[in-house]
Amino acid sequence: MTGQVRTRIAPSPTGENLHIGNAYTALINYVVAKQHGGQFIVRIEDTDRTRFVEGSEARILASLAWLGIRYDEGPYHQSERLPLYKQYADKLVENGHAYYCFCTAERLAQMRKEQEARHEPPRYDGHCRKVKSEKSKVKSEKYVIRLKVPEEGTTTFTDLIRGEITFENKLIDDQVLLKSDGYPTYHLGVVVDDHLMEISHVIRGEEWISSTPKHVLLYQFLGWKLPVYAHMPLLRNPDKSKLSKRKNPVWVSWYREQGFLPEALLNYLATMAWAHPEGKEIFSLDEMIRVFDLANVQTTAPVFDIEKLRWMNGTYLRSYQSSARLPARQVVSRQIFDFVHRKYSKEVIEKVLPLVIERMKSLKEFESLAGFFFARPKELERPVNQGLLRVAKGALESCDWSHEAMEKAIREASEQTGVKARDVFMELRVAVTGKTVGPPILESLEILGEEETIARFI
RNA sequence: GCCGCCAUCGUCUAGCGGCCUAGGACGGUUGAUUCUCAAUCAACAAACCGAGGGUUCGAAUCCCUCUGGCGGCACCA
Repeated sequence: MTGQVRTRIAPSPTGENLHIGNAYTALINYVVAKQHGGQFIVRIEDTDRTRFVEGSEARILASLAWLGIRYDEGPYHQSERLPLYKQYADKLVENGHAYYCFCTAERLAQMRKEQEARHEPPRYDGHCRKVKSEKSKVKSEKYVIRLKVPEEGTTTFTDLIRGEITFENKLIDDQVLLKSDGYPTYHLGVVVDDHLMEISHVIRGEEWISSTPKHVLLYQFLGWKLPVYAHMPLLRNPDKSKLSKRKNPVWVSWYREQGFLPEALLNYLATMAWAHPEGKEIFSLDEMIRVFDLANVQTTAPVFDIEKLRWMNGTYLRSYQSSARLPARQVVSRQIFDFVHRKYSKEVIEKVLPLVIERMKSLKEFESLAGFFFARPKELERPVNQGLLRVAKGALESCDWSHEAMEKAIREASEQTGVKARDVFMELRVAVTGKTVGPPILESLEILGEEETIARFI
């Protein structure tokens, strides 16, 4: 490969947070840059003032940071680079590859209505392309600059994961490049910035395929070298439509709030449209950087399956725990501690963790599973059978407060009373935790302590 | 409507002309384990490779047509 590999993501600050689809392309861009020792750049495409959302950028960057995707440059802002786009738009007009357009919004709307009535594809009719626009008009009237797409021929580009893609020029619209408010459209913005920022690989969503010929034309007209294009398949809803917030949680912040680990999210995203060459399901970012190959990305758009993500998240949680290294437990404890906003003691969390971690698929589930350690249940899931509970009470009265001793005592007492030990365990569980499901009850009692346990027997 | 992309178990995928009576993972089912639930371990069900034509001694793998799905067609990105 010649030259430096430089990739980028170009989110626009128009949403609540980082979209999971953006996180996906960010991951791929990041991995491609890193595996070639290149740079990964963040560029904020804030050229649509009407859709601008306050605070969006900060939240996007925060989510990126949470994921652990660090950028080498940026964030750049297109809104701070306006003169640049104007300069190149003017140059295109001079070269005869673009033209001023003074059409009003009303005329354009009318035009589209008529086209629709005639069952024609909606596109600019070339009104201002035909008339020679006087320079003076540019000073006094509002105008946009449009790309003058050749009437003949075709435009072809090579997509790294899809091969050659060709479009007929006569079907390409005379795209607006510079809006009347002086801001560039996406099309001018990306091309100018990708060139100026020396982006070598443009890796983005499939949704951009049909506008790529416009970009290719722009590169040609400006005399610039084309980047490598790779259009990733779109993540989809279970109904196969493009992933949307109406049908699926799409904000990265949501996954964080639900207790997903960034490593697990990234790992799961990595398996979308790509598979580890050895068939591994669980692998780290570093490993992905080592073995990933853009050319092996699938072209089929995958459905985002949150159930598999949950499984993966649980696997990550447990892998921390089962790893022999002592700090592992502390890592998860710390995450839970932070996740519950530090309202529970870290020491207790650490003690309780081994009992609940293999029952957790997310950090969030810690509370429903282990909440009873920190507060008495407000109500019981069902009434306690006092007769059975009495067996437990009796057994526990003069008993070492270790789960082994308690188990022995309860089993003996049950046998003497002629009841099933398992039923006694269950009543004990309900009485103390309020629930019929939870971590091993005796080990829980050991941590909870004799005093607190007895107090819950009332 | 026009243009483009895509098509292997419910889902994520392996497969890149013979190793495929199509493999793995999630999910599902059954069993083992067990104080509940998990975890773990076993096993099972699940795609005739969208359909139809070719090419070839041989196709999930190459070609064509159709069908279906998705995406795009803004002074939004």
